Amino acid sequence: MTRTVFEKSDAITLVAEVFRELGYEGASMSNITARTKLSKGSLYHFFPGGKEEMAAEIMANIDAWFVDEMFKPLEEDEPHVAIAGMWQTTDAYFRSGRRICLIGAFALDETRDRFAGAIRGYFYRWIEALSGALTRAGVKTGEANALAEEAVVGIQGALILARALGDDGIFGRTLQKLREQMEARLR
Amino acid sequence: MTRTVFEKSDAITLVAEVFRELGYEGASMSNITARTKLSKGSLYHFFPGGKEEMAAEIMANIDAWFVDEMFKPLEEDEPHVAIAGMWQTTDAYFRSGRRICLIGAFALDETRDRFAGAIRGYFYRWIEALSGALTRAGVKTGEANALAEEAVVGIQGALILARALGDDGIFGRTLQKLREQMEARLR
DNA sequence: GCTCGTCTAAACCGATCGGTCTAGTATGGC
DNA sequence: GCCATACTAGACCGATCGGTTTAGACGAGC
Repeated sequence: MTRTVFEKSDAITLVAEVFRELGYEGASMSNITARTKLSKGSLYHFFPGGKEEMAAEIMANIDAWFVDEMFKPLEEDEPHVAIAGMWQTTDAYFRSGRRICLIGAFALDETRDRFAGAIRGYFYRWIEALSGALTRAGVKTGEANALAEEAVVGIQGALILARALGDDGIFGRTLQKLREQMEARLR
Repeated sequence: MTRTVFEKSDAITLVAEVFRELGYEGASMSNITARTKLSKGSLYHFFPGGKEEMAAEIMANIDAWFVDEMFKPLEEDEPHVAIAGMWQTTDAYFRSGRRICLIGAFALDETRDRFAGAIRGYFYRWIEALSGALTRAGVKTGEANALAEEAVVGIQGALILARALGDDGIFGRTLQKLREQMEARLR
């Protein structure tokens, strides 16, 4: 019997991709084992709590990535630099719209109730961090909140339409437009 | 044995609400029978093709509603009136953000591949109809396309964030802002 | 008031679900 | 070299899945 050895971090990213493609309910254990090549034994070794624990760890993993790569820079770095970085990071992470936002997808179906706290926290912190950076860049609080909200709304909407239309261009166009609108308030 | 009699149109709207809450995979037949009070016998009488036929008919039903209530007015009526009507219809249909867009939700998971044509057509026609109305209202073609795209993107994004944050205000705020941005180009 | 077609109720079906368990294989510490 | 630990493979489990079937309730047409 030969065996392939995985690390838990590999397992998380592999399983995450399956959830991303099939959704929480659509990702059955047999789907997951087939696509990741991880056996049930491995999966339940890494995630004794089953699917729910997988999803929870995946969300925590995504959240941690965003905290490191986007939220902390927005909160700590020079705001103009951090905001410019956010647009790039966003485009790269979502692969110019070819990759969806798992947290956003979870928000839509009944998975939301299961992970309400994590979902809410992710979007809340994104908006807060961006709004804070805008404020530090000299935008008034109310306007900063509105701009930040508008940006995150636009990103999520563009991800839906990119998938729905099969249109590679719409995500980039939306990002570009949101960025211009935001920068117009920074001058 | 007593029995309750349903019409197919009732069945469609009842089942639609279950799909809206649970998603395509999350809506199991037992869920559907429990929530709609329709027995399996009734469901398979109305939809011999099972879940897939239910979803297809529901989408066709939603599409037809939007065509009548929004797309045709946008295509045929006086553009300023039709566009103003669109904002109201949108807010009413999505219950100020408390109701999600089923077509948008289907676009995110693997259900998309099953219904790609219907999903694509729905969003395509929405953007086209709105863009056409803007053009007739005097906006240049390129700008009209961009504005229409931006509006539909914003609506979808706001629906995600309204659910994710459990925030009743964000949908209305987004609609208001999109409307103001659009009207600024109409003067 | 009988009949026929429409519709409902629920038992039933094999397949698949999420999850458990056992029998291992590999590996690092001693 | 041996052992404890970490990990994997896949058979196996009861529950639930989507779907079928059978039996009967009901109203419309005559």
